[in-house]
Amino acid sequence: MENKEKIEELLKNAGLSVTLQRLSLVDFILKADHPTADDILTWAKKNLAKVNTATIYNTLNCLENAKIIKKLKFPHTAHFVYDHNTHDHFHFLDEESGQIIDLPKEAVNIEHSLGSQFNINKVDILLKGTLKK
Amino acid sequence: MENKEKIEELLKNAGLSVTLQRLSLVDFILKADHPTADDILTWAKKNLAKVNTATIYNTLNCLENAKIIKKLKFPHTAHFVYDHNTHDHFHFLDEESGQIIDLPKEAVNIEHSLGSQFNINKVDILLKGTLKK
DNA sequence: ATGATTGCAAATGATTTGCATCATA
DNA sequence: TATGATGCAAATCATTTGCAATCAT
Repeated sequence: MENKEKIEELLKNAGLSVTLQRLSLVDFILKADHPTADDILTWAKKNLAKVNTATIYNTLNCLENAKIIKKLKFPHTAHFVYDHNTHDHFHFLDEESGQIIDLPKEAVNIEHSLGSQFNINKVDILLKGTLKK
Repeated sequence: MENKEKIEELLKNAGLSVTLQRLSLVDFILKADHPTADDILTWAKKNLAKVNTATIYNTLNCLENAKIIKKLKFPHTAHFVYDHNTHDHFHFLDEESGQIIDLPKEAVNIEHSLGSQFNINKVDILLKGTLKK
């Protein structure tokens, strides 16, 4: 774990106590690429001495409330995905590999011609396609 | 049920046999506004003489395979929503009422400045906000 | 020390399955 | 009549809960 201090910082700023489970989980999520709860569970059971399914879920919900991670759902799968990119951004789904790529907000421009009764607070965009090599 | 013939047509074209359950379900979905599986279940148990949970799910999956309805998932809820609008379109979520409104494709314009390695086949857009009265 | 966090087992809720029965084509 | 659809109960899967034990501050 390279950024232990940084993660401790994150947790403390959110008013959460620092535990081994939280350090490890956040570390994994920071390094992983949009893992699902199941990816996280699998990794945790393999790499942590003692972890319980319930603890993982509790911790994930806790981190989500603290806005350290984001819980996302995409249309193509029934499962939640956790994202450590807390900036406003969009996503690209590579339909071949299933990989999700973050797109900076600036890379996509959107305009609409909806009536003034539509008061828009947030835009979710998912582009789907393939990647040329 | 006003459009019995139309629904029979839909089913037959998809190679599905016409049953009372399917006629009723499709009729409800055509009239309903983005119902969830649970909305459909609740309605069915109340309005059809005999229906089973499993049958509803089987039928929904069946209709989805036949492309008569679409199964969608939105970020704000864990549940699937069924949509009978099979045209390509976008969605608006009224964050106050939870209501989902279809937006015609033409109402929203999107541009991106992604590299040419991104080969985009499909765009999912969800606008979230409130409706002024 | 005390309050928050964890582990455990059991509960929940949504959806799916296997199989016997029944209806549609 | 034969195939596919339905009903039923039980299974599965992901996630959550209650409670006692443990750890962080």
